[in-house]
Amino acid sequence: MRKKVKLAFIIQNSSRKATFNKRKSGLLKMVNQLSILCGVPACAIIYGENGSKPGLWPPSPDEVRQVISKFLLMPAMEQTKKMLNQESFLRQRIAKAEEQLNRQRRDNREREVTDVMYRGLGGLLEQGWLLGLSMLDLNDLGWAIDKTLHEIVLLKEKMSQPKEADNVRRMA
Amino acid sequence: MRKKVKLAFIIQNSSRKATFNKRKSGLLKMVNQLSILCGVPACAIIYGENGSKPGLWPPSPDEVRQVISKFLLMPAMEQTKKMLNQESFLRQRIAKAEEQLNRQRRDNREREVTDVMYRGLGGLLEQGWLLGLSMLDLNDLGWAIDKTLHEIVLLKEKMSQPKEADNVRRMA
DNA sequence: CAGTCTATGGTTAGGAG
DNA sequence: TCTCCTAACCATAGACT
Repeated sequence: MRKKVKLAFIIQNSSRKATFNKRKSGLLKMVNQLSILCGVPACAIIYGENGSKPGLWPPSPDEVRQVISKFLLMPAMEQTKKMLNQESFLRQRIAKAEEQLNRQRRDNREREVTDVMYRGLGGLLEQGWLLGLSMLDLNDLGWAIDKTLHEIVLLKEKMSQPKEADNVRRMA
Repeated sequence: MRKKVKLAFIIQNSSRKATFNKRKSGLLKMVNQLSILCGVPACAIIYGENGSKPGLWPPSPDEVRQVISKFLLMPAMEQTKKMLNQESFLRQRIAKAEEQLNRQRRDNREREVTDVMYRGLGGLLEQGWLLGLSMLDLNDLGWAIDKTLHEIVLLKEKMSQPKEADNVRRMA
């Protein structure tokens, strides 16, 4: 009676949407269960439904961000071992620069905070605003990430397909 | 015969690990299916097994990163609408600062690149190294994210529990 | 469409090797 | 510990409202 579900894009719009909703909720439920049963951090992000908010587990975006940052952080540790000396050296220089930038970033943030305080906008300082600030910073962070990723792609393309004559001349 | 699986942390180590492995693979499989059947972007990150690499879907970390950056990017758009004017204003100033920092960051990156090129390390420039560079930058990015998140937490704590006398005096 | 129902296929707990 | 097995449970495709 029930078909054996061919693993391929469901063409019929209505049944695809139905399947999507059913499976999405089922999936998030199972992530939930796995995380509880085994006590491990886990997250899932599922898009769909015309660019509206993605289905998430855990429900709170902030907790998702936590797992994400852990994920983004991890390979840094693991791969540092595998690096060639020259790359490692280069990496250190880059990291040092990033550190400077971070310091500057923090300074800016603190300047903003004291700025607002001194202007007497004390009312905003009750919890609500603090939460808001974290959200804003996190959003800016997300924006910065995407921008940087884009830059890397551009840089990569630029370097992997240089104008041949130019390239040969410089290499010589 | 089979128990009804109480939804709680499994205390017995061996069976927890067994359950973890089974459910992890099942879960990733289902993310796969959902993504194919409904043609939507999706990702899952599952930790466990003593800090080794997390279980992922899609299998390639880069594709995971793609979904993640999409996720991090999204709320920035949505929430800008909802913002109060003051917050929006503050956000613009912060964004501007971030832009400066990003510019400086890009400059540093390019300086590193040309530096290496001019030192004649041409051999590393063949694809392999370029890929490596992207990874490094992404890793630095992850590190920066975590650091920033940490800073935000510290800042938040610092402001929500100030020394009372100090606080009162400044507010007056 | 959005729910509800239910037979079925798929996932998995528990046990054995 | 891992893999294989199988009974049992659970998620869900399809039909109906």
